[in-house]
Amino acid sequence: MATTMQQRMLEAMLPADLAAEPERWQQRKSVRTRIRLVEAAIDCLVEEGYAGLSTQKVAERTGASRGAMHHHFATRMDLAAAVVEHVFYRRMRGFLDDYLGSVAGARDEALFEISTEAYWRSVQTRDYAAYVELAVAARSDGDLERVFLPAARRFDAVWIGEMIESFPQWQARWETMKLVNDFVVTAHMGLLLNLPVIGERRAALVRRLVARTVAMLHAEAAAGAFEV
Amino acid sequence: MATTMQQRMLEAMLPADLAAEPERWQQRKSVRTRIRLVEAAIDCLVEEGYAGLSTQKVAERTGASRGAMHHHFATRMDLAAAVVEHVFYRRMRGFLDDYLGSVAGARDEALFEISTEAYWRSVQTRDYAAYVELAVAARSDGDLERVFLPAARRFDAVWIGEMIESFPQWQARWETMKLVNDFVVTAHMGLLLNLPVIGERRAALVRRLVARTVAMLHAEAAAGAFEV
DNA sequence: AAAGAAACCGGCAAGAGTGCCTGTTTTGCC
DNA sequence: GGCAAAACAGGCACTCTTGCCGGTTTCTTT
Repeated sequence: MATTMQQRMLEAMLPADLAAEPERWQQRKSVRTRIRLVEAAIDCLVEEGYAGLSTQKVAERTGASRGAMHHHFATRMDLAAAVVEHVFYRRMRGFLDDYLGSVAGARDEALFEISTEAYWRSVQTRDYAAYVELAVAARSDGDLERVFLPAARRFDAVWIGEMIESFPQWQARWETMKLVNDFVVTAHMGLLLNLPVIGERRAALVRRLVARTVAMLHAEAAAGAFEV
Repeated sequence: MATTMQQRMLEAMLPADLAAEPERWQQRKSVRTRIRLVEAAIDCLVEEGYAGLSTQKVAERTGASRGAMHHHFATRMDLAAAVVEHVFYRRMRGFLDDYLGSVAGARDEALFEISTEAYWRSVQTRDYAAYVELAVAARSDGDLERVFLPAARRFDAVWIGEMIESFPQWQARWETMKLVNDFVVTAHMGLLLNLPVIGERRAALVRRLVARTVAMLHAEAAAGAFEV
């Protein structure tokens, strides 16, 4: 059941690259180098920002030639688009791996707290750093935005949809669940970006406040589930 | 009293450019073009991101020559540093202007809500967009980070310090005040960046939740002021 | 095995950006 | 009026990146 959920969510976010595992060796090799290129691109993105994501550096990093790079991704934006797909997929996979491990056998009441902590961990990953870079770059780059926003909305839709599907017993509290989710997502993104300024200590206090707010909403929803 | 606070805060964040108003016409003209260049640079930053902040485009935008540009800012990073200073100053000024206008004659209980709303407005400005761009770019650009972080910390220190200075009657609740401040700052930054994905409606719900949390903390602190 | 396709290589021209440098104009001081 | 200094103009050389293209190697198919 849990694995089914994971499978469904991952499949919904699967990049076109990884859709079909081909049997021909040539194509398989092609897929492998494509993935290597995208991985290197993510490294570039994290280390040097969206501006540093150049086809040249990515090719150099993987040891591939510029020709091979251009064969797989004709333009820089093609590469960026592939990176967007992969980053969302990897974020989903990373979170699910961590979350499903820590949630095993937890009580209903602890669920929100466990989820929140898992989410905070996910925010501190390399994949999330890449995601932030893309999200911000998309604000001032129309071409990137046209690739990024649909992917982000799909991620959101899969996330919310699966959340609803997975907890049918909370039907009356779905709106609250969605709100809690949005709240945690936004608060943690802001927290990550402000971390260098406010420092670990204050960040931990804010994180505790976020957890308290989530708990408060959860308690409220549990009490008033039939009044809404 | 209120104007004194405003003056103190602004003075503490005043860029070196604007420190002294010179009487010589030549220097005054120099300051004016410097400011014009920085303003154009902020436009670049907002419209095209940190990567699009080039000395060339900025010079072109103001009608100045590349020589003039180079005279005022020898390197791109010199320009970026000036932009950092100005952006923080402008953010401070913009918020104070708005806030001091809306807070006039408000009751203590309404203060947090008014502040929160003023802060959300400030987050939606052009200056804040520039700030976000710098904050994210500083994550992957060491040179920029060395300019940005100290300025950000100074902004934070001035903010917190003045908050404490302005509300001596809340001495026992200072820690809570600081927490509330950090919470509002982080939550709203995350909210802004997630706005394109979650949309206005959900963002408004999150915003209401933030306000509720702030109110809750305020009520708590008011009740247990002497227990802490 | 031979043709065709797919993956891969590396060079070319064009464009943008940077830092530096030499002049030219405008202003300030005596 | 004249000299020094500051503000401003624009050229030069260099680097980096992009997109494209002709050629080569490595499968795949028949």
